[in-house]
Order: sequence, then C-alpha cells, then structure tokens
Amino acid sequence: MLKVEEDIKEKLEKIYRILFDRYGKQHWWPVESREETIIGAILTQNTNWKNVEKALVNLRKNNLLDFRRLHSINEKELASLIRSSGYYNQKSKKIKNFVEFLSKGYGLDLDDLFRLNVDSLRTKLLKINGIGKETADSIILYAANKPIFVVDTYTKRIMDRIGFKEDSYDKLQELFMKNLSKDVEMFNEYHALLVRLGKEICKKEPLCKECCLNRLCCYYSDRINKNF
DNA sequence: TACCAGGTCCTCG
DNA sequence: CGAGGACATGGT
Repeated sequence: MLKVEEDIKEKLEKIYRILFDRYGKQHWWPVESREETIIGAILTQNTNWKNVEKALVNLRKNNLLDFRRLHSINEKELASLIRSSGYYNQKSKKIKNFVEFLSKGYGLDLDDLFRLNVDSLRTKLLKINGIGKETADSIILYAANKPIFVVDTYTKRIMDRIGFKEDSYDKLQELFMKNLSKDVEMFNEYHALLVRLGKEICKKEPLCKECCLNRLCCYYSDRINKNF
C-alpha cells in the first residue's frame, strides 16, 4: 500500500481511538426495533432527536410502529401523529412510501428485504422518494446491521476541518469504507462519536481549545498560526 | 426574536 | 450537475 494511504488509515483509526477514549460508548440510536429505527431515520431528517422522540411515543401509543398497521392508516392521520417532528406532511408521505415499497416487493417482510446485499439494498432504498443517502445508510447500518458508513452534516464539517476535504457524500463515505475494516459495531460507534463531537465541540462556531482532536486538526493549526 | 436541529426533493440555469 | 428554495416543529 502507498505511504499516503497508510497515513490516511492511521489517521482515521487514531481519530476513532481518541474520540472513544474521550467519550466512550454512545448507545446510539436508542430504539427497540427495526421498525422504529426505520421510522426514526425518516423522522429525524434535519430535525432534533427530541422532537422525533415525541412523535415515536405517539406512534407507539397507537401501535403504529408496525408496518402492517402503518399500511392501513391514512396519510393525514399519520401526519397529525408525527407533528412534533416537523415537516410532518412530507414525512408522513415518506413513511407511506417506504411501507408501500415494502408491501409491494416484500409482502411487508423486513427479513426478506434485508436478505439483499448492501449494494442492492442501498440501490433499492434510494429509489424510494423520501429516502436519501443518509437515511438509506442509517437504515442499512442501524436496522439491517450491515456495514456501511453513515455520513451526516457533522461528519462533513468535522472531516472538512480536520483536513479531509471530500466534495461529495459518496467520496467521504468511501474514505471511511476504504480505510477501515467493515465492522458494523465500529461504524456505528464512529458515527455516533462524530455526532457527539459535532454537537458539543465542533459546532458552527467550534470550541477548538476544548477539542480532543485539535492536535491533528488543520483548522486548529491554521487558527493557531494566525495567532487566534 | 432569530437561529438551529442526526435531509431530501424539486426547479432552474 | 450545483445552487437555492420549500418543507415545520420545539428548544434556547
């Protein structure tokens, strides 16, 4: 392997190690079922998880964390139950789209769908209107338990600042997938740790002095050099 | 009050 | 393609 690639691999592993040592296990995606994970993945699009939880409570109360039941409820009624998660009309439609897809191709059976390999599963999910790359990847990693690296705005911002400036979702994802072992648990934890860091430290206005990654971050070095 | 949060789709150039 | 707008609530 080329030396440069070796460096990338080491750096990505180092970042993970430092984050894990600093924050520990994150207990990411605190839900009970694959159904809930999938619905949560849609509901959390550009939305605070707290708002999503309220919606999930509503759905659970109505036994609607179940695709068979979701299939029979009407879109308007579903929208009213997930109101707290924002964009509720769109999200209601998106959930129905997923359920419709699952019904048509797989008789509402997740096991059937998840038998596909990662690539074909991703391709199929992306054809559903309302399921974009991050949502598809979240479903694959957190519901299907298959190894894929989830990229989100935190991931982009953090990696951008550290010095891995990839210009697209797929390239950034490739960076992780090519250089790390395809380990579901680790991908899960890595993503969760990046989100933790993004929320608490690497915000729009970053708190670089408190950041456990600042010694290996380009953005931080630049600021130091400018005598910030 | 204004801004932000675990995106995606559509439209236009 | 890529930028820009629409979608919407709840918390600070």
